[in-house]
Amino acid sequence: MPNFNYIEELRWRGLLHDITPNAEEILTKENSTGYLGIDPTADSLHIGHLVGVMIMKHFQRAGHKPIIVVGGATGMIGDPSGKSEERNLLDENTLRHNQEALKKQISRFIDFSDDKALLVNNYDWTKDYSFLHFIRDYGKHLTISYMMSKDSVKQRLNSQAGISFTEFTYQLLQGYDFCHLFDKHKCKFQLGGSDQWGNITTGIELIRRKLGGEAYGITVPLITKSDGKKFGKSEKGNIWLDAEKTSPYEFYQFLLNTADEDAERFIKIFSIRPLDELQNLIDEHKKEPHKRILQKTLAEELTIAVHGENELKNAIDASNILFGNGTKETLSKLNEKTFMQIFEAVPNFSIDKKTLEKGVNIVDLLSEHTKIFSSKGECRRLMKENGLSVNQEKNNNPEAIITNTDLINNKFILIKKGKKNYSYISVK
RNA sequence: GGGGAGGUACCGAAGCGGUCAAACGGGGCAGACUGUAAAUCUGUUGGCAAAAGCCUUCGUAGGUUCGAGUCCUGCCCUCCCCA
Repeated sequence: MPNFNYIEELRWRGLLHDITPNAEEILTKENSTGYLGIDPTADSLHIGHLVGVMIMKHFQRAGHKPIIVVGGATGMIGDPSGKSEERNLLDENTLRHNQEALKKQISRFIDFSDDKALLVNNYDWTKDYSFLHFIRDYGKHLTISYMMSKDSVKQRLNSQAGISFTEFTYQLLQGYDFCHLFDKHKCKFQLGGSDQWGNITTGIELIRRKLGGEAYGITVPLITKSDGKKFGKSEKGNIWLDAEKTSPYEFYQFLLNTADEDAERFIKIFSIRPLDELQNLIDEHKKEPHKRILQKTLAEELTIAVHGENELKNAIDASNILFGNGTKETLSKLNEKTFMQIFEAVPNFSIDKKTLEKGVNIVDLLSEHTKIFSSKGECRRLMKENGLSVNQEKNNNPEAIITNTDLINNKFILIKKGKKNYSYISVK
């Protein structure tokens, strides 16, 4: 018997967009198996992927068995859903490399031990399947008009870009995945983003017609921010789980900066805390929004989940120094190692020690010796606007001379552009 | 193939042959206010220069002119209508 009503949980968390008939009943009566597909287009998940990962984690918590399907085969084809153009195809080596990296990240959320969950790659059951056999065994069961009635296909047919045969076939390939998993693993459920609805129902239809079985689908809504933009991107691009691509500090900051209007929705999505505990936090947050309880909880919980306790601690330390009342004093108390840890992710430049000993004009230092500013004008402008800090102290004098006496620990100079753009210069 | 419209800065969009580094809106950046928020207000938004000024920019290559984003010609590209 399942541990709790999975669908009820999804509803409360705002994670249910659409569901096929009878799915809820089945999930409350029996321990089932369900799958979620992930495209291996990069060697890291980004934070947006976590929505899918979380629903599978809850699936597992409820007592069901999750299967994560890395779309090695489907990734080579390209899903037309929600895309306006044909996509670039990936080669096999890249796909394999990406699969390994993804598994590592997902393992932090889903327990793969003792067969409690599976991670498979659809390339493995697709690569040796001949085209002839495929169209005979699977293509037979669906009509062209059925396939064309899918939104993803319709939109592309009406668009300038058109659609290739390859992409048109995509839904059949994904449907075949579902059949395969249904057959081999008794996998009756497919979960995915709302854009996957068409592909999921194709799979269900194939299972019904070819295997005479009954399968179900569940989709989650697209997560948007209150400003209408897609969740998961900063100005700099995607927020990745890979610490090399997005430092734990940036990751933490991204979540901490969640808008008030979004915080409640997001914490329900990403926190695994029990519902009543979350409700308490939400109530407290509403009483005292300036404390940003939800943002902090969200950022802490996810940073630990993705990067671990240590990295969280570093991220918080760094945040306190950068945004708390960090002064030149607190800065100079840091030893070199701590400094490096905190500013690991920050753009940095080096300068020759002798140059600094002679003294360098601040504008020259920031736009010629280093590329902190792309032009002198830009640097001067910011200084005029009182937006430049050197070692946490405002500096608005373009004539200022920087020398080695300005070095923290004899080694660093910390530069802040505006409120939160840090860089540092180190001597060599 | 025929006819029409158009390509201007990050985007959208103005731009009588001189006073155009180019209106206006959005976005970006910064300051104030705050909670490292939202909203709001203010400033700023090609390069060099403290400034006067100089340099590079209006699809592209030429031309007319004392002077061209603005006029002429070739070329490239985009969109629309007809066949």
